[in-house]
Amino acid sequence: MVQQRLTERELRAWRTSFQMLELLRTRIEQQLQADSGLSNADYTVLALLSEAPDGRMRPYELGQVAGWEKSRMHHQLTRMGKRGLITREQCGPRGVDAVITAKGLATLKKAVPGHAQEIRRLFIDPLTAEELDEFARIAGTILDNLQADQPADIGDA
Amino acid sequence: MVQQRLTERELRAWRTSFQMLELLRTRIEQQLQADSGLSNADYTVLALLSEAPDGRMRPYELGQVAGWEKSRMHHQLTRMGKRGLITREQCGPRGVDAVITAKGLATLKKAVPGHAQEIRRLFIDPLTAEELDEFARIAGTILDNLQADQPADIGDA
DNA sequence: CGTGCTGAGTTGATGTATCAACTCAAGAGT
DNA sequence: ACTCTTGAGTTGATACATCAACTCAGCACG
Repeated sequence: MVQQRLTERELRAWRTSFQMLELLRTRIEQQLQADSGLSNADYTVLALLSEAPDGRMRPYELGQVAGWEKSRMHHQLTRMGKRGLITREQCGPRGVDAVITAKGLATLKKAVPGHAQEIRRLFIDPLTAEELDEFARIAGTILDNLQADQPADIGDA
Repeated sequence: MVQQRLTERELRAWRTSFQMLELLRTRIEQQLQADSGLSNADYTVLALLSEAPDGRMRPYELGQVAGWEKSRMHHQLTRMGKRGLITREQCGPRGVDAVITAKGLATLKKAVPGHAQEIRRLFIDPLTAEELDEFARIAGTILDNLQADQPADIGDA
């Protein structure tokens, strides 16, 4: 045994949580890929754009909401642009907007039901309503703590 | 708003949990990379090998414990082999063992304290003991459900 | 015997994530 | 006016993840 700083209980809590996340993420992504050809990253961007006024947002704004660093967002937008899911449009002197295309919106709309169903099946249904709320509450505590910690690249607007 | 199948409460629970786990994963990995040059994947393999008798395991066994598919494990072992963290040794007619090297063990031992400290700082300390237990319990419920669902590639031995 | 199946392992292609380094416009302060 | 800094955006290198397709020993069954 190499771990000396975490108790058995803490280590198990961490490993269980970590493995759960990894597996859940993988499953969600597989369903999404298989049914609609979208990755989790694609879906996140499309969902955020579809919720924005006029279906357009600045890349750095997207990055802040999604919690991504700028180069990740840039590469992602480039790949999505090649597939016709979004376009980049000039907006102002040195401003660029990421804009969801009709194809992007159609792809998203087609993907939503299956995605929601998979989230329900894998994440929501196995829990009681109380457990779900409790889990989300604790996750929120950890998330707040993380975001308050070292914003690294993604400063708050 | 595009989501029609999940309630507002469910959607928020999902997004909070997902983003928290992603951010936590990223932070843990950054600390690990910066302090010891290891990725989460490297650390997982080294930790599992270090806990195995003689520091050796079959790749498919590693894959089962870690919950990885075989090609992911293969590529990972190849990369780690190039860096001298592990070696592959013939064992039996068609059997290969992944074996942790002295360098791999030393790297792991050097990485453990900082890694444990970061897990404590970001995941354990912000919660009460009761919250941590509750979180781990619920994560376990979801994980069990996932593993019972569609084992896909990683069948049980 | 031989035909076909299974499962560990391998390979290459493609997509995704991260880091460092860079450009360049806009503002700040002198 | 001039330099300095900041921050959005871009780029390329590298590492990591996923999928499909393949090899090949061992085994089952007929």
